[in-house]
Amino acid sequence: MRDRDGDNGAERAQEEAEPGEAVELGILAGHLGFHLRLANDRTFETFADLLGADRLRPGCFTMLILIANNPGITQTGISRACGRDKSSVAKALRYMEDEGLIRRERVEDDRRSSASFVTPAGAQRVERLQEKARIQSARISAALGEARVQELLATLKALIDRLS
Amino acid sequence: MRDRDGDNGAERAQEEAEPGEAVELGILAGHLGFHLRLANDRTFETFADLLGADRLRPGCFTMLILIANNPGITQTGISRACGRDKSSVAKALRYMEDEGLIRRERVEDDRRSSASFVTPAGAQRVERLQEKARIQSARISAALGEARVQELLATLKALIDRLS
DNA sequence: TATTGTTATACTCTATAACTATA
DNA sequence: TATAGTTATAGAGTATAACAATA
Repeated sequence: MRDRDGDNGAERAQEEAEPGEAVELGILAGHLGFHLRLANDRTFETFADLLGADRLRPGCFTMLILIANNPGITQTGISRACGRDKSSVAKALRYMEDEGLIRRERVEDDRRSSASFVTPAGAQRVERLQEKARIQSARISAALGEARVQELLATLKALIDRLS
Repeated sequence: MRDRDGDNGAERAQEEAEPGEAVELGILAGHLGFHLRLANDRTFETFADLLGADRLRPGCFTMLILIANNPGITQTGISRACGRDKSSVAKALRYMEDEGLIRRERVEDDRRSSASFVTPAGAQRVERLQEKARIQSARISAALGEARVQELLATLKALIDRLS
């Protein structure tokens, strides 16, 4: 069923694939990208629900945590770490600046660069986000078991590193 | 330029995080969502490069394979299987119909529903897509090892099933 | 009343390209 | 010339809501 099955589920489904019936995934069953997207969607949704009012626009969560952990990080540094274009970073940072979560300063040594820092309000938000992230982690561990979660993380990191 | 200096980290970053330095990920290092997104981005990009001229709009790849494997599947069925709203499905199907990859027929038993089928041109495209998907799988297996890929797939499926 | 599919619309995230100011 | 950041713009991808046809 792995290959060239353009018509192997055919006769059965030729009439009609009814709701509730098992759908034949074909090559998708072994296609990593398909499952990565579904898993990504699912974890994103459940985390967004958990965050509730603390929710930030998606890219912002990552960027805010990065700034909290790397005070003075430049926008180019953020761009590299989160895999988004500098223009996307600029837009997200301006939003967080307007929200009072971060502040930016020109770097003295190189006045082209700007350094980002969390404000006290931003630090409080980071605290709450991290607490919610711990809850999310606990849920995932409950679903998969801690060992499997660690294995999953390690495998994803290897994939990110090695896939060119 | 792209190497890391090795030491630095938090105390170093307290002043300023310079480009090229290792970035402190903090809680992101163990945050599954962060790594899922990066892995998803990476596999998507490499697969898109591989597809080249055969590339379809992202949602369409999944939907076309589903239709090939489930001839006559309804739009609601596709919607459920790929986790997208029926309006998104309708838009994607119209696009693929315009491209000559699929055709749609009203279902006789329930004239509200429409059944989708791949055209001969669609079937050819599916063949090429599946061939490229096999190449992508081989690359991923080369990067991680076949056993680890299977383990990863199984874990992602478990996560999708169990995370509420 | 409920469901299937369509359409109009809007929103979010993102990148490209052109720009400035520094280096 | 090259780099950091900004801005305007465009484009994917998606969902919401109102709708028509059908059940």
